[in-house]
Amino acid sequence: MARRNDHTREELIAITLEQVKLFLQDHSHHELSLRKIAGMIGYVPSTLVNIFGNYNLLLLQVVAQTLDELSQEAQQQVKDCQDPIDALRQLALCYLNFATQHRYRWQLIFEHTMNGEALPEWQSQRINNMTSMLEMLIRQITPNKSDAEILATSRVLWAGVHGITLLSVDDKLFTQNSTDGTALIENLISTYVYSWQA
Amino acid sequence: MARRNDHTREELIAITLEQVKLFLQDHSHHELSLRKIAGMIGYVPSTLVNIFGNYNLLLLQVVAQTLDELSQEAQQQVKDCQDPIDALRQLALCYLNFATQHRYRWQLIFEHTMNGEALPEWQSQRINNMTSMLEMLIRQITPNKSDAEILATSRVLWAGVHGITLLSVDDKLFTQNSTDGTALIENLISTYVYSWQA
DNA sequence: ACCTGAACACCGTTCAAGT
DNA sequence: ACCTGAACACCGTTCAAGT
Repeated sequence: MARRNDHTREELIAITLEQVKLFLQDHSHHELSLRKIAGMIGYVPSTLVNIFGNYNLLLLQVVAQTLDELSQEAQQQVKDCQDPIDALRQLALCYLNFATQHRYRWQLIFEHTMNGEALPEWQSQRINNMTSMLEMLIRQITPNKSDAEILATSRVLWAGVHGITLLSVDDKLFTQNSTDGTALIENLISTYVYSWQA
Repeated sequence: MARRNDHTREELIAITLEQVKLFLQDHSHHELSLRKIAGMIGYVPSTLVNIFGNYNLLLLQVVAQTLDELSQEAQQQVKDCQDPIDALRQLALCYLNFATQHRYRWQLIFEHTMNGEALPEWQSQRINNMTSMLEMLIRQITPNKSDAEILATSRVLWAGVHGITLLSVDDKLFTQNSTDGTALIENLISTYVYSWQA
């Protein structure tokens, strides 16, 4: 077959990511493959390898886009709040809602592994941006705490919210009674806020 | 090749699970395959399919064994404690330690999916046994709380411990500074215990 | 009846051959 | 120089053919 010049390299990247995003609205990434993606956009697998390096890096781009979306929504939520405690609550709920709405894309973030390769710098940066938002809020709420205390607390809260979201999205360890994630997050945040105010 | 009668069906199951367990001491389940397992034990892939049904169910057996081990260690820890608050702390730390020590087997528990097939009854049972331990302890500590409150709290605590363990085992979202999981768990439990005592 | 070799329909990656 | 068809080394599952 002759070379295809229907799309530029940049267009191909956009088309591919858009198509994967669409697919992940209804299907798990476990059902996806490089060959299927290639078929979906009317190209050949080696073209995608040419553009993205390998399948892993293609998926990493999808993860990056997802993190950007989540980050943007989170910043929006926090900006609209006067009270930092409100902001904390909204941030946590935003996380849960995003995961609920984009279930398979959210799962991909955590199930995607680099298979031994190092995580690129631009990805680490993206992650640090998200965690620092949380630290900033906690610092505002409890200005007397040390940096170490704030770091520890922010991680516990994040781990808690993440854990609750995990349960909520694919209630793996709770077969009986479906859990209301929102109530659990309220429980977690309230308990911490209470301990700060005492 | 002629039929092999070197091992009975039961022996084959034991040999297989033992071999996988050994492999997962040093390698992720992503590096594993049905064909590799077959090779490791000197049999052919279709033999394993014959015995376990399919690859998914083989892995589920490994998960089941892992849950049993964890459950046993947890019960041991709780039994040795007089104070239910101590027991709660020990239970959480036991979970973290188990995951740290059996990293890849623990990851398999949560990354293993049934791919649409229903989770067998014997597996759900195993899971309910674990969560009820936690609920029992919380009921002992806060006897005045309603069943619904106890259920909610136990799930938040479990989600928190699970989330912290996740971070600790493959610090996915925290690239800078490695976290001390033990300290984070102390933080979580202490905060909740404090809120109960007030 | 029980077990398995060979075939099947996939997979990601490579690279020589074409334009 | 750029792109890709075909080949490669895998994968889990099936089932006819052997014992």
